[in-house]
Amino acid sequence: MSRTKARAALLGELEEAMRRSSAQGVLYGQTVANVAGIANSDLECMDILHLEGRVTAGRLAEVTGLTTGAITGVVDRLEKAGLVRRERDETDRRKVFITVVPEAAMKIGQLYVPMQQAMEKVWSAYSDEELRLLLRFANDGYKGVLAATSALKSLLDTPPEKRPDLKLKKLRRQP
Amino acid sequence: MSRTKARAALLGELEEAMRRSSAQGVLYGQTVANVAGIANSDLECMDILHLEGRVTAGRLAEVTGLTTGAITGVVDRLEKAGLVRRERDETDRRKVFITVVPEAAMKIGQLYVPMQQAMEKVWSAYSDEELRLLLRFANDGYKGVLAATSALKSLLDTPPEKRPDLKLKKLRRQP
DNA sequence: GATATATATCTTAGTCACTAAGAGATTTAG
DNA sequence: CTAAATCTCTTAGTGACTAAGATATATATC
Repeated sequence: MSRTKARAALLGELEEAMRRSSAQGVLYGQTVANVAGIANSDLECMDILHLEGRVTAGRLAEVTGLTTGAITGVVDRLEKAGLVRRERDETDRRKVFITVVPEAAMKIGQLYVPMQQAMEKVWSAYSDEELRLLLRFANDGYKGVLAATSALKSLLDTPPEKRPDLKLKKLRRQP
Repeated sequence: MSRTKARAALLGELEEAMRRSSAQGVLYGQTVANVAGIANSDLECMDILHLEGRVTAGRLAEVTGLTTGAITGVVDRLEKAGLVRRERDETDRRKVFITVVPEAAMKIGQLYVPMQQAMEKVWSAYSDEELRLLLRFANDGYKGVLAATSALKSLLDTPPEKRPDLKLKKLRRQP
């Protein structure tokens, strides 16, 4: 097998392995939402809140890709469940900041314990140097996926007849 | 900073980076489904079909975690869109095999081109040896997530009062 | 300072995918 | 041959989503 062919095969395997594990990751998230008794998007918003801290409703809409109307529903449910609180911004009273209620959110956090334990077990088999490589890849990969998403979205904004390669008219949902 | 503390920090960073990139990966998938004009679950099933080939409706339900009734809807929509075909198993006529229609499915495949290009760009910065490490990790990670999922599910089956640590009664959805 | 435009969230009506329960069709066990 | 099991589909009802617009507040223009 030639050098480049070996690499191509490696890349193929890598792609499939990553697809598989990320699909399984999605399933884990669904199970968490299910156990917690909240909707998938609700959990996604909790995750964003955990990462970014105090964010506005509009920001949640932006990050999740949901409409602001849908976010209203998400926050309503999360607030009702005691997981978050609404706080009007005093300097700009149109804005509503969403903050997590730490004690309640911790209960959600516990549902990630099995995942954390599993990952710790995996990571224990890697040296610090190897982990640094994985971290580099995770960061590079994030940037890559971000770029890919915006490329795909710009494709969506391009009128179908002007798209470089794809002919998808038949597949587009009729409004 | 001590040796173990450095590693703990590394693990923390790694966890966050992976969470972030996987969340973005989910968003990419949603965008693909959106552009293709099919539902999220429909795309997920296309992916499973792509990975596993010819599978039964029941198998799709099993892998996706949807009910068989929901899968009927998924397959109806995909069939209507010309992406898959139903084929009754001749030896066991209760079973329905779902197969992808290659030409139509290829159009969906094209929506992954931006992602593939982005990932190729990322991967080009890594040596073969480094990629092998990433592959090893992807496989280990998959097994880990799989284990975590079943651990969480078994937690779900355990009656709340017998669960080791989590007190989630309040959070569970009322039936 | 008053008016117009922009921004941020919420409301409403309608749609669509999902679940739960069970029906129909076929296979396997006794 | 009958009963139970297996596999998919059907039906009724639920809930999260979108689109469009209402409401409230902020900023810009005259």
